[in-house]
Amino acid sequence: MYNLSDLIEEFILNSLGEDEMLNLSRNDLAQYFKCAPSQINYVLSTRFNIDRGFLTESQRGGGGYIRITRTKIDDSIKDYINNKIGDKISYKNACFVLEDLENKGIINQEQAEILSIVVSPKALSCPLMIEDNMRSSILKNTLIKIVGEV
Amino acid sequence: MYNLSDLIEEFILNSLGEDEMLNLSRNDLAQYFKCAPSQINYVLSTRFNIDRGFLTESQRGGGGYIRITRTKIDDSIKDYINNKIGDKISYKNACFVLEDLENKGIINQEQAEILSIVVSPKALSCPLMIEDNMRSSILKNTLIKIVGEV
DNA sequence: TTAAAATAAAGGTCAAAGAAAGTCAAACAA
DNA sequence: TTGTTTGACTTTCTTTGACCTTTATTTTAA
Repeated sequence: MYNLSDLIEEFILNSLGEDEMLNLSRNDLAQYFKCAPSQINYVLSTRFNIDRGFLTESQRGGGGYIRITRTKIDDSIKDYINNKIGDKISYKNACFVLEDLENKGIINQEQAEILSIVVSPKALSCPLMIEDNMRSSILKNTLIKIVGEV
Repeated sequence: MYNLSDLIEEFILNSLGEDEMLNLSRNDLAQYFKCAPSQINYVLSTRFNIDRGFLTESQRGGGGYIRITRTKIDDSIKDYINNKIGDKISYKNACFVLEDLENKGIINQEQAEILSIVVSPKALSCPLMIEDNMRSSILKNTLIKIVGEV
C-alpha cells in the first residue's frame, strides 16, 4: 500500500506543519521507523529537494542535526530562469538576464548588481574553456536559491 | 540538539557583548560548564579563530588568563580582505569570512547571504581541483569591488 | 637578606573515543 | 525497469583525559 518512504515523508510534512523550518535527528527518525539511517537520506533527496521546494542542511558529530527549510519558488519563475540561462552563458547575456529579472521585479537591484560583479570575467577568472559553464551554474543556482528564499 | 561547544560559544559571545576584548579563566569556564578544560581550547580554536574575526592570547601560571579580542581592520579593507582570503579558500572558511565582514559592517546582510550562496560547492560546481581557487577569486574580486576600494 | 629550589596555579597539546550524518552500491519490490 | 530498502564503510565534528609547559608564589639555605 504505502511504502516506508511515503510514510516518512508524511511524518516530516506533519512535523513541519505550517512552519518554515524543522530540525530533526536522522538517527532518531530512523529508529522511530525502524529503518536504516540512510533511508532518511533517500527520503530527503527524493522528497525534500529543491525541486519540491525544500532545502536541507545538516551538521555531523555530537549535537548533529538535519534541517529542512521550506522555500517558495514559483515553478514558472524557475522555468523562466532555467530557460533564459542555458548550460553556458556569456557575460553580456548574463547581464541582460539580470537586468530582465530586475525589471520584472523577481530580484532587486542590489542582487542584480552583486551578481553581475560575481559573473564578470575578472571575478571568475577561470579557464576560458569553462567560463561560460561556470557562469551559468553560479547564476542559475544562486538565482533559484535567492528567489526561493522566503 | 545543542552541543556544548555551541553553548560555550554563545556564553562567550554574550560576555563579550559589544566589547572589543574579554578576559576569562579557562578553568572557571570549564567548571561552570562541567567539562574538560581542553574543551574550552576546542571552542576557541574552532569558533574564535582568525577566520571568524577573533584573536586569542593567553598567559599561564598564577593569575593566568585567556584573552579574546575582536580583530580590527588596521589599514585598508582591501588588504584585510586579501589577507583573509588566500589563493584558495574552503566553503566553510568563506562563510566565516563573510560573517566576519558582516559583523564588522563592511558588507551588509544581503551581500553576505548572496555571496555565501554563490561560493557554495553546488553553485560553483566545478572540478574539485580548482574549486577553492575559484572561490577565492570570485570572493576577493567581488568583495573588493563592492567595498569600492582602489 | 636573598638567591635558589620547591610548589602551586594556570594554560597547552594531542590523541583516542564518541556521536552524528553522508555515500554508494547491492539487493529487493512493484 | 524504476523506485525502495539495507548495510558496510567514510567523513566530520565533539568530548574527554592523560600528560606537558610556563609562570607566579612560597619556602629554604647560605
